[in-house]
Amino acid sequence: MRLSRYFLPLLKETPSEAQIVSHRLMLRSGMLRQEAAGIYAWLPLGFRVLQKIEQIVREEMNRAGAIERLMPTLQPSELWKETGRYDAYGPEMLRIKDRHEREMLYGPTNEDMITEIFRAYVKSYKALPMNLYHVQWKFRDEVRPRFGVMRGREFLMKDAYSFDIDEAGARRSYNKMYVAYLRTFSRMGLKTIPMRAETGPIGGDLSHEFIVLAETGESQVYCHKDLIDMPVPGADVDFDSDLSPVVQQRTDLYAATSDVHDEERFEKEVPEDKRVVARGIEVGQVFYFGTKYSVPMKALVTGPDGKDVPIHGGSYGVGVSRLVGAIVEACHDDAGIVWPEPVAPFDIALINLKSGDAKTDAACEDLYSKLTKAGRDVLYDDRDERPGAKFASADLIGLPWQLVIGPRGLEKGMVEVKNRATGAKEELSMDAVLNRFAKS
RNA sequence: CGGAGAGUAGCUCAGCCUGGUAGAGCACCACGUUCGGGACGUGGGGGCCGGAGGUUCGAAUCCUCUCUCUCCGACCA
Repeated sequence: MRLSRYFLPLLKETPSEAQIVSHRLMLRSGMLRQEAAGIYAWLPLGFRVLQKIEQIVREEMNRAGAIERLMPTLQPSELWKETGRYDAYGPEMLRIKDRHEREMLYGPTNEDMITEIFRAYVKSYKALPMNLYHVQWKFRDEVRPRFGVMRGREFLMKDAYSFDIDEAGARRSYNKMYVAYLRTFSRMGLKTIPMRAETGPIGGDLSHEFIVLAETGESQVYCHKDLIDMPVPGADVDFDSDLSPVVQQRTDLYAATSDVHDEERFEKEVPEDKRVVARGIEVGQVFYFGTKYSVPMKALVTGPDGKDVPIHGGSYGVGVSRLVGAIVEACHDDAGIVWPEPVAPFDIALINLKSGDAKTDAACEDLYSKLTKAGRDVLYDDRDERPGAKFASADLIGLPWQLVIGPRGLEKGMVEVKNRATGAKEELSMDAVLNRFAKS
């Protein structure tokens, strides 16, 4: 993509409404525009990141055996009345009337609807276990939206729902999602720690929040230090095997959010030099809620003994749009964002230091087309700007690699290659650059 | 929902106290000079001063109401 033809409104100054660093950087790098409190338009650069994150989530869900489909954003109120949640949810739920005065709502979550779909079609224990997910916009009318996309009212969430014949099966499903989440966040360059958590309005008695440690995190968290760098299962993990050792290795160590924190236990179970008290951002949560929805909604399957039993359910959320903010929060420096490669909006920033100079332009065009053909997403800064401005923009946008081409280097036939994360620079020939960056 | 603050150009803000032709920097357009870490000159475009009432000869400025946004707290993926 040529920067001169792209839609990338970079800001030199910080918009005054942005208080935390991720929000500031997302606005400055032209990823995002606020349209109302907690409601954002995703500009091209931000949308690319959002889609990359969504795709990683999708791949890991599929790997764990979950099945994607899509439910609507608007839901009829009847379902929610059936589970009693229409009254329980409160003003956080956006309620709407259609032209026929029918009560509708913009879904804050989808347990009720998925249970309705499930019960309409699935009648036998033989279809279980089943896990259905989608990635869809949600709306929760927060009293106080803040922190940019980390606490918007409208947000993109991946929500999965598992169905099992009994509690033992449900716990196996829970463990699958637990492991899938470890992998998902790790692939995005994040270190997450699963922590015991309250179950909230979703209900249930077993829940973990996946927390990214960050100074600007919303909640106070307490955990054992060894959890931070615990290795994550590889892509070859067998989701049909018994995953409980992976889960237990973590649940054996103390980790809790402030809601369920027990200071006495913390001090008793964790040696003083291993105690971590920090702030954290929640990027995902897993719940087991048993028969909370299947009983009132009569989501029954026939068991091997011919008797109908309510299914045991779980739900599993990942804040896709929140993750964009969380990643920026975790990955930035004074100059701007430092994207982890898997979620970077482009792979490479190609910087033309002297746009308008025939030789420099030709060298840039040549490299740009070759890298693009080699499967790389290149953002080519061909603007008529001074070098300083281009370097500053590149650092702000934070693509993993910067290829710098100017008259001085070209005399020697060299390209400067800079790693955004480490700041390391080296001079390579054109061929060496192609070898290095052509996608295998 | 309690407390605090802010709405003036795309962005950051001055002007308001003490009423009298709407400003600066950045950004944008044109021309020229520049060009290896956010250049400079000249000229130009862009605003119902959040909205509605009121006071006044006259309101961005004073008064009343309202809407929106932000921050702290309580609540939440």
